[in-house]
Amino acid sequence: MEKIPVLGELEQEVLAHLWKCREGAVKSVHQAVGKKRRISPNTIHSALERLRKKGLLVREKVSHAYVYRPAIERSELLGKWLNEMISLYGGGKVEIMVSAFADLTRTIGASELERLEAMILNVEKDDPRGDVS
Amino acid sequence: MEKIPVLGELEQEVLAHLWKCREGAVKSVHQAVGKKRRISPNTIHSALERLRKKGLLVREKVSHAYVYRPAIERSELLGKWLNEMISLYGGGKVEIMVSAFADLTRTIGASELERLEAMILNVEKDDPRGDVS
DNA sequence: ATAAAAGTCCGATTACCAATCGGACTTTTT
DNA sequence: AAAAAGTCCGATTGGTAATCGGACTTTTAT
Repeated sequence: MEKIPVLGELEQEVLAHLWKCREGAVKSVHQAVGKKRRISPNTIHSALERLRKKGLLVREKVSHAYVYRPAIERSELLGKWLNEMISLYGGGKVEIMVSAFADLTRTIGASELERLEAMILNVEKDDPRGDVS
Repeated sequence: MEKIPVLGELEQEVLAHLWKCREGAVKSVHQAVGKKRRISPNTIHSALERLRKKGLLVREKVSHAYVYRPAIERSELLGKWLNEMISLYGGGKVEIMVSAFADLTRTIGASELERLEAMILNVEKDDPRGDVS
């Protein structure tokens, strides 16, 4: 299991932006998340490159500029984090998860939790594990 | 929602130890997690104090030595982390969780997942939120 | 084709914080 | 009242995120 990198504040925001917009160049990302912070485009570039080195982004040259896009899905990264967190702080015990979810109820609401649970059932039956990488 | 602190390697191990043993002084924690690393008791002390400043431990003077114990339950912290991760990386969408759980299947195994799902059902019905603190 | 503009890359710099220890200080124990 | 055990307080080291300036490269406009 590969090590999951810790992300800084700016990195988080940049990654979130790209998950939302699917892709972006230094310029557009700077417009979206850099402007309000009053930082230079170079700072955005650095964050993008750091994310790329961490394997979370890929880029592609379009005309003269690079376009960055997420290398992995939100859900994939979230899943990895869940794994890590559970083994680290849950001691690998599934029981711990339950209490955590109890806590979660407050946030997402009981009805949402119900939906979640229904979906989990589906995943179990279905498990469309199609990534033959 | 308070900020959840990031923990270093040693801090993680120390906290995990205290969750397991319920409490410990510098000396005992050093025995348990410090010895194998060949670090001085002082290093353990620093980690304990850092954890205390982060609000994860409390201490109490017993005779002349301090005894540290977790300030919050494993499950509570894990729950908070889940919340944070979901809002940060899941965009608040419950659907994202499902895919994350799909990933989880690989780790905990389908049968464990089944147990988990059963427990979630229980929590929903029951929700024995007895912590009247 | 060549100058200006736009974009990219490569270090510094700053800032923060975990991990580590040495030494001073305090309290117990004998 | 020594000696031992424990605690506290910096100082140091090491890693890394955030930030920028300046050099370099590629486009674009004339």
